[in-house]
Amino acid sequence: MSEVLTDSIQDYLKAIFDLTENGTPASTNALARRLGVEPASITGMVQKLAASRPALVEYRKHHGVKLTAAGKRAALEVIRHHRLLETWLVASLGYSWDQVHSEAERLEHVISEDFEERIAAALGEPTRDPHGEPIPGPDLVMPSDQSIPLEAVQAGKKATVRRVDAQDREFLRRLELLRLLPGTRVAVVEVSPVDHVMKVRIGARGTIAVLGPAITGRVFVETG
Amino acid sequence: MSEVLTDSIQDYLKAIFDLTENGTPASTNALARRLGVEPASITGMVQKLAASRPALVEYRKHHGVKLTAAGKRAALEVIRHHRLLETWLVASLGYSWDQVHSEAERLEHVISEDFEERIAAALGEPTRDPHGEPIPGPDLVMPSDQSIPLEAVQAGKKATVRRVDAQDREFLRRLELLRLLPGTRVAVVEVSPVDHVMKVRIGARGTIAVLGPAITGRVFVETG
DNA sequence: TATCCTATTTAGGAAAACCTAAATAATTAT
DNA sequence: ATAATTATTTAGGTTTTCCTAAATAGGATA
Repeated sequence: MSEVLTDSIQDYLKAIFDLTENGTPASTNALARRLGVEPASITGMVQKLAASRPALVEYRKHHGVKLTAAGKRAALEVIRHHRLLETWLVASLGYSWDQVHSEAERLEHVISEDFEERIAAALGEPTRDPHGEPIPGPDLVMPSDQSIPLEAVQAGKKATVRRVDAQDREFLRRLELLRLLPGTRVAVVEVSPVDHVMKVRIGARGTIAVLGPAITGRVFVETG
Repeated sequence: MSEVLTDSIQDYLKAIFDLTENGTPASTNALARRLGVEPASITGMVQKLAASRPALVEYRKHHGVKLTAAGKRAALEVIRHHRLLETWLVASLGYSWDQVHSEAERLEHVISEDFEERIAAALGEPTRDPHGEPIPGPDLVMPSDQSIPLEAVQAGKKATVRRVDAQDREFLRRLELLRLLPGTRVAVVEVSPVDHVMKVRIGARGTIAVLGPAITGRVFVETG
């Protein structure tokens, strides 16, 4: 029962959670890129996490890593902190959605369970953060999300933006200018078969924008 | 220009600030007690802080340590964070005054200047925290505080509670029960010359309480 | 002043989380 | 299938902040 989840360990678990959502194990390199450290550091940490009791990850040399049940629980706890904090920074302190990520990134490791409960209650137990990402409940169950990348929507179909990739501020500011926000209705007017650039109507009868894969791959929608 | 103020360094600076408020340098032992580490660890850290450029402390072997101007500035910045956070946890999240210390203790190291400004503005640039401690302004100037320990007040005199020592929760809960809170009027009815126990009227025409030095030494008042 | 006790410092180490360089394994191309 | 390339691991360091045990300095006492 080591039970010491350092900030760094929490970051690793969160990153592994994200990279394994598609079901496949996360590679050393992908983790290194995500966490901004050298691959050698990943190997070391991952070996430690696999050796800890209870083990937080399952690891096979050269074959990547995935979370155990205990690791997943710990990851969801951090993700809950992060997304609640983002929601609350926007709702209570007037942050814009492109400013909250880095602040939440630091706060998530230090807030108490008491703090978590207080902001969750103050916000009315929200299930989505400002980027539309689902927030795990107090029971750590992740709300279901059926959204697919906008790029996977066929020409002629309509959809609603559900969530967007929140990693970088520049990207979020562009979405804001485009009015491509969670909740917005979109209609795919045309898809270029060559470079997969999309012509999309944004809003009920809003403007038409031409969007490349850098955007359509990171905006997730529900069709219908 | 090292300019890396780790959490630990910030804690040291804050502790040194507190222990040198009376003008005398802080001893290795006093710091060790305050920070909950061994005296040997203090020596090591203090040597490092004195050697850093710019030096954060002034240090003479066996004669204690005090802050340089740069060290004081850094300490005040952390104290501002801490006290703003305490004020804001009470005002916005419904914490009681005995719950805020440990939460603020962790948050103070990770909030951004932006966060600091936002809560200060939301609170209307407060100058006192929930324990009555002065909050350094945005310019890092500490509001003046003329308060003296209640134990120094003569029999027959009246005073107003200005601030209380906020270190331990048990103590704060007792003060709450006694209604001995910042802003409360008190009148010293009688002082036992032997053990210095005081008979004090708490509130305009409130109850009389008998208080030992464990309390009267940690409650600060302004007479008149 | 010589001794004793306490405060402080020195010396040597440990744990965490990173790094670089070199070695090895896996995958891809020829 | 072999060679070339890429991914991953191992080995050996570094930094930060703490520790314990042993040495020394300062101040108090007799």
